[in-house]
Amino acid sequence: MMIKRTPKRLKLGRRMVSELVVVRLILYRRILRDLAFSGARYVFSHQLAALADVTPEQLRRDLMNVRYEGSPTRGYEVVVLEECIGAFLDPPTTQAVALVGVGNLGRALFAYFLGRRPLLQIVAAFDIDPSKVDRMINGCPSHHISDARTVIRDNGINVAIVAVPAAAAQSVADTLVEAGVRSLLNFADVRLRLPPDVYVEHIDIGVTLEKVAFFARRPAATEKDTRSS
Amino acid sequence: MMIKRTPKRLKLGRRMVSELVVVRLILYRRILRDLAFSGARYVFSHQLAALADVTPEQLRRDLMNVRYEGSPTRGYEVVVLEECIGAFLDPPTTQAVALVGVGNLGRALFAYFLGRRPLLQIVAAFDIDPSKVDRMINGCPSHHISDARTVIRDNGINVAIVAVPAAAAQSVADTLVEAGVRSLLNFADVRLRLPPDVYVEHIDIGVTLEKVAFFARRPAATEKDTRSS
DNA sequence: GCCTAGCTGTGAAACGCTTAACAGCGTTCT
DNA sequence: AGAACGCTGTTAAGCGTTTCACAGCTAGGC
Repeated sequence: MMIKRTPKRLKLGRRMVSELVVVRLILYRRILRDLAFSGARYVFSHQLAALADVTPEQLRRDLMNVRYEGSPTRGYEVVVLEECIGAFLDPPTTQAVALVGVGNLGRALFAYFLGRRPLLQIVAAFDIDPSKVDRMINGCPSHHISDARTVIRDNGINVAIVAVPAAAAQSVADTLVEAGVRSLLNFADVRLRLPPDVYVEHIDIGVTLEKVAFFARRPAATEKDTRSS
Repeated sequence: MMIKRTPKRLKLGRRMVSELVVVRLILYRRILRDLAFSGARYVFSHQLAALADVTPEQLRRDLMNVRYEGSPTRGYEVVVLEECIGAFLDPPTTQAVALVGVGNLGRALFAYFLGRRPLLQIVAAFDIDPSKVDRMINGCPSHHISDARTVIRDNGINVAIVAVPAAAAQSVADTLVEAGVRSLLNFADVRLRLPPDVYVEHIDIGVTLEKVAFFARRPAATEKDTRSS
């Protein structure tokens, strides 16, 4: 059984955009929002790049995907650039998100999305624990997992977050995909096997912490940081 | 002000190992543990690769970093391979971890580490909320953040998890690094600015969810999956 | 009004990672 | 026993991303 991996790339509009570019554009936009909030009107590529922790060249290259050109003398107009990135990234309409698993992590995610990201809203929560369902959690109704298919179909939800124990993750994911979810974010430490047209992003906290611990033991930084002028 | 980025690579023993390889090795080991638990004695590269969602070639290439060779006819011996990866990844002794921020996310992380990962243990928690400190949380003492420096130094902690609001993250991180933390995992949606010899891993849930939502809208999978004998 | 300075946008080189291709070898079947 | 098969370890090619380098431009100084 051979499986060719997805090229992790997407043709949007008329360009091919790498996944890495999308992530960085999202990050740039968030930083631009903060800048706008703190009153900045213009920003240079090296300033924005420093805040995003990338090189100025990479920032400029990423911005080539967006229809906006900065001024050589003033830099980029903060608000305009933010809007242009938004025009590139944002959906035409608000996107509904489902959350499966109302444990500690699920509640943390709710808290996370309070207020911000109006275009991305958690509109339904699911759990298998009877004591957690048929209630409102942060203004969002929680259902039993067995109602997932109906609720997801009726609300046109196509993005889901999986925050359930590893043992349950695969079957939950299967249910979600069957109900119409096209893209999901998985916190369970299992690699999900799903149809190739479904986009899956894994946040594997266990692996990540092991990685961090591993790199805490590195001999020394083979680093060459120049602090000048 | 120019800043050269870290090469994200590490010389361990006598080899250069990419960050990506480390992550995959960690993942392989976890899968091997599960396999061993379910009674498997041998595994072929294409089986393990399928479980890890990588190509068999990449798996074999990754294993070149580990001192173990499989048999052409039986494949890899599950337990032995697991141990060899462990010998490569694991610290000589248990590594102590600090957790800052005992909110929903912090508690979720505690639950996450209950029982497993004996070599990686959260031995101290910190918060700024007086109602959360000077108690035991899952068998781990929680202190006020102002005691962080002392506790971290006394326990020889060099890995930390930051799970505090974005506004507080930078100052918390500065304190941790000053106390001797060499590597940290940050959940706050701010890019931390730290000395170059400190390893920082960002888990930016907001950005990640936006990315997932973005890729939910892709036109179609330009996928070529072959299902054959 | 011209010249300098500094930033942007972008083609081209460089780098690192992944994928392909193949030699070696142990097992099994004839 | 000899041959054939299938998997491993490894070298070489391919590909994508990052970095370098520079042309173009706009404001400001002389």
